[in-house]
Amino acid sequence: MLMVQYLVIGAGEVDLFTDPHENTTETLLQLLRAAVSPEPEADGSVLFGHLRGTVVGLRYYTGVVNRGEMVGLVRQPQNQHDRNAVMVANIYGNQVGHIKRELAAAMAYVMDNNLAKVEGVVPSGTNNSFTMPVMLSFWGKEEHKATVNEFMARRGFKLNTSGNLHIVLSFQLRNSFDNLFEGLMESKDGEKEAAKAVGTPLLPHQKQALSWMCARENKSGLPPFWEKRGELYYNSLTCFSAKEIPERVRGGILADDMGLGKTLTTIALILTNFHQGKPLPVEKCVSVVEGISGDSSDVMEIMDKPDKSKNRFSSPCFYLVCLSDLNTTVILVLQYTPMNKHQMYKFCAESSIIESAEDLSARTTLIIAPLSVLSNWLDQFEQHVHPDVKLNVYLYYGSARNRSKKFLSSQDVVITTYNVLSADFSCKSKSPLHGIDWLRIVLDEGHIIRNPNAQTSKAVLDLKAQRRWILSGTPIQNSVKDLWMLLAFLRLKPFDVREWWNRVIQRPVTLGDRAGVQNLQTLVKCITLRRTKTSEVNGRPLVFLPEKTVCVEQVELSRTEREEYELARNEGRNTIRRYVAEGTVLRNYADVLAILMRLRQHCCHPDLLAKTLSELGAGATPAELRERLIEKLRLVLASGSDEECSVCLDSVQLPVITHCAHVYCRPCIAQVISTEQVHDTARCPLCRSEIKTSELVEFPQEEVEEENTPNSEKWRTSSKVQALMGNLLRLRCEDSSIKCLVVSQFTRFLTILENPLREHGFTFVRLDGTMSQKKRTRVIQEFQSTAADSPAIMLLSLKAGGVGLNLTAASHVFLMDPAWNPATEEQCIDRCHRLGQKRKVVVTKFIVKDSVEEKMVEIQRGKQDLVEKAFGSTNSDRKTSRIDDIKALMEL
DNA sequence: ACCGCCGGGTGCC
DNA sequence: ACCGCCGGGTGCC
Repeated sequence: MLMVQYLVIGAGEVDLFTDPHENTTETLLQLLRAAVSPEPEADGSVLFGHLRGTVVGLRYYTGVVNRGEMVGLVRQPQNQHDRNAVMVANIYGNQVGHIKRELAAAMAYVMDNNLAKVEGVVPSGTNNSFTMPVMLSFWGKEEHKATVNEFMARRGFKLNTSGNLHIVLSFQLRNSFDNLFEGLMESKDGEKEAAKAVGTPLLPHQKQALSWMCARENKSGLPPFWEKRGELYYNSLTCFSAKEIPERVRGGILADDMGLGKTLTTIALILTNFHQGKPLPVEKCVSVVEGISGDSSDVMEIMDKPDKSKNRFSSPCFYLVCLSDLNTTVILVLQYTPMNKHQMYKFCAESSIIESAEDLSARTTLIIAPLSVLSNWLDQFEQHVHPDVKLNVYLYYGSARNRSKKFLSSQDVVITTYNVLSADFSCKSKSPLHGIDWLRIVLDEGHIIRNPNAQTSKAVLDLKAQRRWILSGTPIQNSVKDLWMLLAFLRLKPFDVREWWNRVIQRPVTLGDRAGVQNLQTLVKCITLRRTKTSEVNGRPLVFLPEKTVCVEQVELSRTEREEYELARNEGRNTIRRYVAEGTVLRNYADVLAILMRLRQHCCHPDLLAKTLSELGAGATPAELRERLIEKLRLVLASGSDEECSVCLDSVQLPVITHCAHVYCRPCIAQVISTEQVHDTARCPLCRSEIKTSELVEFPQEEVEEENTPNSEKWRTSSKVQALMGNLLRLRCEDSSIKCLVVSQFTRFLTILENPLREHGFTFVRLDGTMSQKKRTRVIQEFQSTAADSPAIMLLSLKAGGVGLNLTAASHVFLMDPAWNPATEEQCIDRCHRLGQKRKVVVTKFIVKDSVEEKMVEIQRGKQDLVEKAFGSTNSDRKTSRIDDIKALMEL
C-alpha cells in the first residue's frame, strides 16, 4: 500500500481529494502499470488506423483538456456500471470522461487481449460540457492488425487507415518547434565561485558547471515545452494545461567526459548550494587562536560566561560570533566541543538557525555510485574539502552500516552503492534510504539505471528527494530508449510516465520524424551539461591533455600458427556458410560466436584454445545438455562481444541462456515468457524457438573461473606475445620510468603473458574482474605509486573496473586484441588519457594480419559511423546488421 | 390508436 | 443537450 501511495505521487501532481467520484488510485495504477510493464514497445508497433469516437460524461469530472491535447485511455474493468469501461484521462491523470459505451465494449476486447494499444487526441477540447469527440489511434504488432481491424469493423467501428491523424500530430510538432529555443535561454556560460569550504580551486569549466547546477537547483523557470498562457501553464507538446505552475526538475544530467572533474564539481555543489543558494553550514575545526580572538568585539557571549581565571574553554559554552567572512556577514553560533585536543568548534551558520523546519528536514545529499568508484568519492572528499572543515560524510556500506534514519539524515553526505540500495529495497519497509527525504540525490555513472526492468532502477526511482542529479560520461549508450529511465528519475513531467514519452518522443524519433528528434534534442539540452575533453571555454581547451597517438601494429603469424589458423577458419567458414544458407544463423548464434572466438584466440595464443575446444558430444541427458549450455553461456560472456540482451537492448545482467542458446537478462526474458504465455507458448525473441522459464539455465554460483595456469615449463610464446615483448623491452631501454597498460579481453591471455614478463624481469600487477574491491584498490595504488620499485606494467582485463578508474601512471597502452565495441577500447584508453596525465599517451593496437581481427576492425569502424548517426537503428536492423557482420567476418 | 405526433423529463460508464 | 431517447398524453382539419 505504501508503494501505491508513493507511485500516485510520482505519477503527477494529482490532487487525491478534489473529486470524490474519481477512482484516482485505480486509474493511476493502471497508467503506471503501463509505464512500468514491458508493453509492446513503441518502436515495434505499427499504426492500424484511427477512428473518431466520443468521450461522454464530461460533466462528472474535473479533468479539462485543450484543443489538440493528448489523452490517455485506461481500462476500468472494475467499473460498477460497465466492466468494459474505458476512461479518458489527461496527462496529470485527472479523469476527463469515458468512452461511449458501445465503442468502449469493442475497445475493451482489443485492449484486454493486448491486440492493440489505443491512444487518443481530442481535436476540439472540452468546449461542450457533456461530450466531445476524440481521435483514437490503434497501435500494435503487425500480426494483429487484420484481427483488430476486422473485429472493430464487425462492431461497426471501421478504422480509417488513410492518414488524417498525422495532421493532428504534425500540427502539434510544428507548434512545439516554435518554442524550440525557449529552454536554452538559460545561460550555461556564467561562472560561480565555490564556497570557501572547497579547498581545491575550480577550473573555469568547473565553475561554469557549478553555476549551471546551482541555477538548476534554485531557479524556478518553466520546464521545457511549458509556457504561460494567461492564467494557465500550457505544454506545447501534449497541449496539456494546468492552473498550477508545473514543477521544475531540480537537477539534471552532468554528462561531461570523464576526467573533467564531475566529482569535484559535485562536491563543490554540495558545499556551495544548501538552502536558498547559501553554502552548507559545516563544522569548522579551528584552533583557539584562529577561531576567536578572545577580546574581539565580534564575539558575543550568549551563554555560560567562561571563567577567565581558569582555562577559558574548559567547559562547553556557546558564543554568538559575527564574522565578515564568506563575502557576507554571517552570524555564527560557536559551540565548544571539549573532546578534541585541537579545540573543535562547531559553527552553525545563520541560515540553519533561521531556516524553517521544513528546510531543515532535508540536509543530506545521497550519493549512489558503483562499488568500483566508492573509494574514489571518499578520496575526493578528503582531497577537495578544505582541511579546516569537518564535513560529515558517511559511507553506507558493509554489514555494520548504521541504518538509523535519524543518524543518516543528520549527515551532510551519505555515500552508498547501487547494490546496497537495491538490497535494502528488496525489503522496502525497512530500507532507511527509502524513508528519508533527501536534499539531493546524485547518481554516479547514472546510466546504470537505464534498464527500467532492473531491480536497481526501481530502487533508485523510489527514493524521495528535492533535487536529483545524474552524473554520466555516456548518458545514451544504445538508443533513445536509454533516456527514458533518466528522465523518469529526474521526474521530468510528463515524460516520467512511459506513455507520454513513447508518444511524444520515442515513437516520432524511431519513425524518423525530424521534429521528434528536434524535441528530443531540446529536451536533452535543457537538462544536460556536456563538455568533452576537446571542448573549449572562451576559445581555450577545458583541460590540457597531453597528445594521444594511436597506432596499429600488424602482427604476422608464424608458419605453424598460420597453418593452424587457416584450418580452423576453413572449418568454421563451412559451418557458418551452411547456417547462412539455411537461414539459421541466429538460431545457432552461440556456435557462430564459438567459431569466431576460436579464431580470435588463435590470433593471440594457441594455449587459449585448449579449454574451449572441449566440446562435449551430442549430449542426450538433461545434465549433459545443461553442462553444454553453461559452457556456451560462459563462452558468450567471455567472448567480450559485449553481448546485449535483445529484450532491453542493454548489456546482459543476471545472464541466463535458453535451450536455443540465446542469452538474455533473467528478468527480461522472464517478463517475455510470462507475457506471451497468456495466449500462446512463449518463443525466443531471437529465433522463435519455444522457451520455458524452467528451462532457463544460469551460471552456477560456485562457478569460479579456475585458472588452469599454464605451468612455466610448458610455456611457449606466440607471434603476438613476441610483438608485445619487443615493444616493452624497447621502451624499458628508452625510459625505465614509463609505465604500461597491457589490455586483453581474455584473462587467460593475461595469465599467459605473466610468463614472459617474469622471464624478462618486469615488475607488474594485474587487474581483472574477478578481484575483490579491496584487492583492486591496493593494486591501483601500487601501480599509481611513483616509487622506484613500483610496478611498470599492469595487466588489465578490458572490462575490469568499469569507468572512473584512474590509471594515469601509465602512458603506454597495448591493446592485445580488438574488441567488438570500440567504445570499450576508448574507455580503457581514457583510464590513462585523462586529467592528471603528464606524458604523451601512446596506444598500440596489435592486429594479426589477414585474420578475423582485421575484419573486426573494419566492422568497428562501421559501427562507430552508426553511433555517430545516433538514432534510428531498430531491433530488426540490429539483427540483420549482426548477420551481415558475421558474414563479413568470415568473408562470406 | 396494436398507430403517429407533441412536448416534458432526462442524460456516462 | 440548440441533441436523441424514453414514455405519457393525446388524437380530423
